[in-house]
Amino acid sequence: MGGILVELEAYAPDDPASHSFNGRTARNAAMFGPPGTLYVYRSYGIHWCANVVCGPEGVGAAVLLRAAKPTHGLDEMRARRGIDDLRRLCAGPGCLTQALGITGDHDGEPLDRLPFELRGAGSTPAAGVVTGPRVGITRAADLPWRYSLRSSLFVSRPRPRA
DNA sequence: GTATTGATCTTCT
DNA sequence: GAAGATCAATACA
Repeated sequence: MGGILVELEAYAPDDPASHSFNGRTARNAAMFGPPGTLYVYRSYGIHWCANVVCGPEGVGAAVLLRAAKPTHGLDEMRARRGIDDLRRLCAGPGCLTQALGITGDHDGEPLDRLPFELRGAGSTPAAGVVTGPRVGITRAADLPWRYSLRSSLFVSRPRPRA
């Protein structure tokens, strides 16, 4: 199963909102791995959230996967999520991981080999990307490090207007 | 349609 | 002992 990522958030090592801000711990160890590593953590004790390490190894920079447009394995994802609405299937970090079947077991796994496959969208126009404040954080909330496709109906939080 | 609240666990104070 | 990169159900306009 899979989809087109339509919403992301950036987290840097010198960013107070980032898990890597206070240094390496048992939980965020994967965040300091080589680029392309999957970093999975438990959120609010209930959900799993997936990140892709994107900085050099040992730095602690990653991108949070927030939402996607489902394209493959729809029935499988619907079964896992328990809902039919395509728009909400992957609308949010916790939803996305649940739909894709990502759990803490995948923490630290490389994304450049099976069972994962990560590809560039290729034709996505830069003009279609809109930035804004990140969601659900209290520190450094003013940084416009949330990136989403403007025209997509599949983004999570506030419905970006037009 | 928007606003509010419960569920539930890991980490840090 | 409190807070947190959340979701979904319930309450209200």
